[in-house]
Amino acid sequence: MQDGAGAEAGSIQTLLTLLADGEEQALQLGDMMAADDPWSSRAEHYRGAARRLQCTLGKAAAAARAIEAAAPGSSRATDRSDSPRSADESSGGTTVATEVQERQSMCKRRKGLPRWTAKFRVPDASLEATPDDGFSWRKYGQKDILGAKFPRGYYRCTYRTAQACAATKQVQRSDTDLCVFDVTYQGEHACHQKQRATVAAKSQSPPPPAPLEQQLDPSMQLLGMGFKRVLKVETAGLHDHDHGPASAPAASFPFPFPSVPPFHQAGEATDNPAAAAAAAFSPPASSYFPPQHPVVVDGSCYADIYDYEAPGARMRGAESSELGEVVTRAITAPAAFDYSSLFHHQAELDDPHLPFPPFGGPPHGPYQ
DNA sequence: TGCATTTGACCGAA
DNA sequence: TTCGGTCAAATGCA
Repeated sequence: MQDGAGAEAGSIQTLLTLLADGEEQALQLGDMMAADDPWSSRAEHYRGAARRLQCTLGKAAAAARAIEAAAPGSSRATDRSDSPRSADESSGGTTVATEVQERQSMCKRRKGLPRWTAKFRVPDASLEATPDDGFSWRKYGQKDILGAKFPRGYYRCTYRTAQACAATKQVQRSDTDLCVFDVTYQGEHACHQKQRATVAAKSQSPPPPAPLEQQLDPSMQLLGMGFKRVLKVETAGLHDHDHGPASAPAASFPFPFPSVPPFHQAGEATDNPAAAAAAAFSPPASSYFPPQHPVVVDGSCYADIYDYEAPGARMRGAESSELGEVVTRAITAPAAFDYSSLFHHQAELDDPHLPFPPFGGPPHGPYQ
């Protein structure tokens, strides 16, 4: 408490170290994935994503240095208090909410369970829908969150008791952009339910029984389903993650990937085609930045960003977990972090009823 | 009747 | 002490 300034300086130094590590790891990530990937287009994509990630981390490091330089002794050390803030505050008017979100992302985490965050947008801010990610969820709670305009919904897998499935998710609408939802997934699905291809509107008829292809990766399933129309994919810079909501309303917005944990051993060789497919479509265990993917929202796909926080055993070290935390903050604090530069895509589908993201998306998405 | 949602209470980490 | 996360009884709906 009393050596707040020193602690702050220490935390900045730690942050700088972590960001530097992150830059290096981003490079390694790009190289690793490119090396592992037989498809040159995907390799190039990963390299590009890694480069953007590296760039963003570099910016974050620069920002941290600026904060450190601007507040040498500093009152920011007590920024949990009422002391005036500076530096990143200039980037937007949502600092209070941002800090709350940062705290929220820190609190009450179940240690040892993989946790990752999806941020996605819907085309219509008036939309009152719950995300349909292809799994069955049961809402078990709702909580007003301090500093948040909207309550947070708590969901667990429908088969929690029947099949001891520990998967849970939290859904919260963004304060600053009503079109944006933050979904935090925690735990792997241990149940046997197959991730179904989701439909844009829940009122539509349910998907057909799982065909053989659903024994493979969900994204492979999706590729095998009624995919009749040509896709148009817009990439970085064409549609900002935080801007330009589309207009098509939707009763629900599916994003079938996040519920499949990102911890397939992507680097492990396997003779099992299904496992191979899953591995190929999953980020490596060392990646906390799975490639962003499009999200189908009633026919349109919207950029999405994920953060993954894996158990220590799956990570490269303690600092990796901390780095994941940094990126979590980057994602949950858009006002203070240019997360849109991490990954960026948008795709649009000609078929407004197309029930799936065109590329499967992470953790399994070859989106090229 | 069974399942899902709502909501107030409780627990526990920070 | 605060507040996010979970529990479980009450309620709603098909």
